Amino acid sequence: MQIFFERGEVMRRSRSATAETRERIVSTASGLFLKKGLEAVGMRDIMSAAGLTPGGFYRHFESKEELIAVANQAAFDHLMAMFEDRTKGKSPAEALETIIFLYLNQSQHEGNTYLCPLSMVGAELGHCGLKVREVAMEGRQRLVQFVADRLMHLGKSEALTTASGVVSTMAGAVMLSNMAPDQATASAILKDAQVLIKTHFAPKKPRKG
Amino acid sequence: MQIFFERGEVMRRSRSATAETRERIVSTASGLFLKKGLEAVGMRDIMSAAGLTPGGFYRHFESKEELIAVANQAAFDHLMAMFEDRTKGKSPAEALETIIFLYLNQSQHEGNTYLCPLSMVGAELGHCGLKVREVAMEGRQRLVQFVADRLMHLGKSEALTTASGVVSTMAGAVMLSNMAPDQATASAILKDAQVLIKTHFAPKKPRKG
DNA sequence: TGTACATCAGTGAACGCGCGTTCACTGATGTAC
DNA sequence: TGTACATCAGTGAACGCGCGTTCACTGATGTAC
Repeated sequence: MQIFFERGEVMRRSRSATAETRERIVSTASGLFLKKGLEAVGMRDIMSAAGLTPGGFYRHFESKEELIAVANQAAFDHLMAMFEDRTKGKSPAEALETIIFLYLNQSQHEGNTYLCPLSMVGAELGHCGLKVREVAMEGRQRLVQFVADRLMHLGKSEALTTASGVVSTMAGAVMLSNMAPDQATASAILKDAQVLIKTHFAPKKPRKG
Repeated sequence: MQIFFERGEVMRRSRSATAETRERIVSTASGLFLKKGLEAVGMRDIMSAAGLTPGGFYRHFESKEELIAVANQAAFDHLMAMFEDRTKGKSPAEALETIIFLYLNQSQHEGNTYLCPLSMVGAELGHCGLKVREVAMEGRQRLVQFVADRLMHLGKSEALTTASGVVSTMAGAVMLSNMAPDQATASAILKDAQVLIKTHFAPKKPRKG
């Protein structure tokens, strides 16, 4: 986003600190949104958690809605980078096992920063504007593709379809476990989802005709 | 909730209209909550949609939070009664097929009043108080049991575990499809979930030890 | 290199608004006798 | 059965509050010459 003059020169205006501030707002907001929900977190919460005052926000973003889009994009980037990192060099079967575990247990250890918007803010994303929903769907697609790639290496047919179903199962299970009033119920929901998902990972050839 | 005097007599005070009003508030609120989200719907929205003014609400309920609990309870009752009705006399396999279809397509036809809180208000329930979350978990358990009962009749082992996983898949898929920016994506998510779920319905005996 | 100026990130008070809830009041209902 | 009274469902204005956003301002930075 650069400003051009009539003569065509480019204004070099940004101090590096500006970009750092913007990033701090994004990552702070992302964490708060995922933990408490989009509507439950106010601009003052975000800005003061980022060590700023409310007015400064609008030097970086047009609106809360724009921030929601950017913060969720960042959350997906953060999550996927972690998945890539944690499965580097692993076999497809090991990689699948790993990310299923990491995804399902994302909200089981307090302070975890690798949370998925699909399960943490769930239905709230559906009430946002087009841009936010596009970001959510891109994030979902990246998850699906990640799983599908590894399923294909296991020789599974219909990898994309299965991966899509598995992502629905994971997102649903984490969302449901978050509303459990006790830890035992939460664990049971996650365990049952894990068992069901693993059924689809046993390496076998596609059925005949 | 009856009022006792010092002498122990019971005041019989309720006109039948009072109960009707309460029910109207509950069903109106339930519909609005499911369509627009818990936080997005205000007391004035609910009361005016029920043909009342805001103040009257507190003759029936202690708080918005209490209404959320009661309205979601009502939504589960409504949904489960419809499932029972639509599967009456059907074989276990047919019954499963029917409720999978009804659940997955709940938000595909406008104006449908059979919506599940688990997928429609998802993560928001997790940020509510204990009572609301207990209601959500009871609702989930009823769904799980409904599916498990029919799975058992198909001779499936681990019916409860499978049913729990299937409910996670269904709730996740509907939630995700609700945030799709276009109908094609929404349909694909639901279809993929349906395919994955049906894998678990093929009648077969438990694997040997 | 030094000086004058323009930019703009960040401040913090204020805006208008809608939220959940309260409250004094109304008037129809049910009870007491 | 008729009259006097108590109850309480429902009204609608008002309360205090926090929301997202705006705005005049400050002061450090970068640019022009």
